[in-house]
Amino acid sequence: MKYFPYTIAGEETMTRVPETAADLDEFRRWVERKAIAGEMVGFDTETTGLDTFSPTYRLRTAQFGDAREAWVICVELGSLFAEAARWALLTLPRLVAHNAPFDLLVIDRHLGVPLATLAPRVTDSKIIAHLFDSRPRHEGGYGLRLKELCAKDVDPSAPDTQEDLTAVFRSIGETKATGWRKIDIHHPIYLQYAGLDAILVSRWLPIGEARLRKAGVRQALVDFEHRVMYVCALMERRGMLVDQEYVRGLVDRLWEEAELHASKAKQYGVTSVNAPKQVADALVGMGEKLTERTDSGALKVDKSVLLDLADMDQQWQPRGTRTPNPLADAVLRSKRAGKWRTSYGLVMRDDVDVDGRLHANINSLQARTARMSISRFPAQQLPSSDWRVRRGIIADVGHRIFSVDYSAVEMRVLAALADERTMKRAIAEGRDLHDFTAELIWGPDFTKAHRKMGKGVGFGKVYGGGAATLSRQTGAPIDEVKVAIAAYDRVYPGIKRYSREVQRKARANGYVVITPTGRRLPLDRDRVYAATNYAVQSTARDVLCQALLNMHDKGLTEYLLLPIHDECLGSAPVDIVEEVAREVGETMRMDFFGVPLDTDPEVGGRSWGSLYMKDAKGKYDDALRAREDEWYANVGLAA
DNA sequence: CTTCTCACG
DNA sequence: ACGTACGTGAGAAGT
Repeated sequence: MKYFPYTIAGEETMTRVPETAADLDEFRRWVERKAIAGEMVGFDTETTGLDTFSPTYRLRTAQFGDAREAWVICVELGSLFAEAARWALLTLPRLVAHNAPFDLLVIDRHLGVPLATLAPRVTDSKIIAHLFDSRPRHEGGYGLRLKELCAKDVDPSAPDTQEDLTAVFRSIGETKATGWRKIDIHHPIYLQYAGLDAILVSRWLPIGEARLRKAGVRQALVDFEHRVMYVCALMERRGMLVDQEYVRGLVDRLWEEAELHASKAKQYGVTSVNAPKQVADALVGMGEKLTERTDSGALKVDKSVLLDLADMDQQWQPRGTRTPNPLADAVLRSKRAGKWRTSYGLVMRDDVDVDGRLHANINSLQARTARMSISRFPAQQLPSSDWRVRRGIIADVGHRIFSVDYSAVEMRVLAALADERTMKRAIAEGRDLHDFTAELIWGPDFTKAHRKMGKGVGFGKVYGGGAATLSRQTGAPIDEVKVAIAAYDRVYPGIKRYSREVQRKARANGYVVITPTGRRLPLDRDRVYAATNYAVQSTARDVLCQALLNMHDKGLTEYLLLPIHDECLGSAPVDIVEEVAREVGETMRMDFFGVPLDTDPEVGGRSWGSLYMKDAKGKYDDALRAREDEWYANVGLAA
């Protein structure tokens, strides 16, 4: 046995690292005592990295700890150790881990303890922290990293184990990227810190939980988040199938496209299209007048500016209002192709498991508003105006893709929260809300421009924007916008009343918005206007999460691939996909404070891209689908 | 590490 | 007194 003493908050702690069978027996006796006492035990793993599903990935150690003592089980050393860790995970009744989905998925895949077995016994301390204060440290919150939480609540001098280990990696000639894989399993600092994390997480949890109770957050919300986390972990474990042949071709084509336009840009002296200063200087040199500036005062040459210079609208359609600037055009196209290649194409090509599946990290409770995020493949941010990137993700063999989204969920949630009678009536009657609004304000002879304005004002309400921003966004004169906002407030008085009220309550609560689910959303003092948006965005997120749990209860999780804010993407066998999509749509649909939240199921072909192959009018392009999607191509052959 | 840019809902 | 567009993840360049 190796021993590593360490003082935390003035108390001696001990990390033990078993080396022999007899040492492991001692560990098992400790586990049995914890099991009998029903005590919460801290849990953590050390692995070769973050790419849990890659072929060369390994679980190195599994750590267990209480406030005084930790055990580091070096799983890597052989089956005797792995079996001890496995047994402990099956035996301990209550565990706490920080960012539990990571460890749960590692254990599921590399130690053979299934998610379904372990997840119900695990508390995620990150969920506890987020439910009290969702802000990262740099936004004025407590922070959500274990180190930050412990520095505040346990021991300010507790080591930053991740950061300190990075220094150790450098000292042995490795980097942050390679160190976790290469460091010797017997390295004393590695073992010491592995144990400390288990001790720290078990020390922090009761403090975090006490604070949460004191703030009045219900246990039901804590349980809700843990179930959501579990369902998302199931989706992450399943992953999405990538069409590897297609993606390889896509990456090559995007590279050629990026290079072609980069070489055009070079003719105007721009050697790097991603260097804004070069682009700005060259454009000025060509006689263009650049007026917009960035926050730091530099000339702005973003997409919007360049599209103007290239004589295109925001949808890249020719406008015919000026002579297109060829450099602006080349920079736009090169940057877009380059970004799509690196951010999406290369990940789909290179980050798949042996079965060709991509497992994006689903962070079920992430944003300040509790919205989810998806990382290490930003699956929520793939281009939607062009099908080519999404075409890379395909349904399983013998499956078709489906997607179900909520119709105008944020406006409906706002109508419900605000109890806006007129708006609720329009929604209940199934009216197109923006038509209805335009008619209310401008009468039955309203124009398309009126509808657009009404829709814009609605967005302004959801986002907390004002007349100036809306005028800038829509291009409408500010006086017209002001008139429209005043009219909107007149016909929907409930919205303005609710906005004032939610801001007043937030101030009274110490700049915290409390949502109907009892969630606390910290508000910046100088941005109180964001309160309405926070309440709406967060409540809409909770609606989707409740739907996920309802779907799980109905056995639909096996068909789900991704949650995307107001939408669920899935894959189901061709013979039942229509039925599954309908069932998902029915399950997601719900009544929210008297407002129907309707859903719109859509079934595509083999690829996600098939749901985006539309013509200029927004109708599905059958010829394109038959050319580019395997399922529609086969349907065409059959016909 | 910060800034700028750009993809989404 | 006034008005404030919301929330993410990611890459490249520059410091």
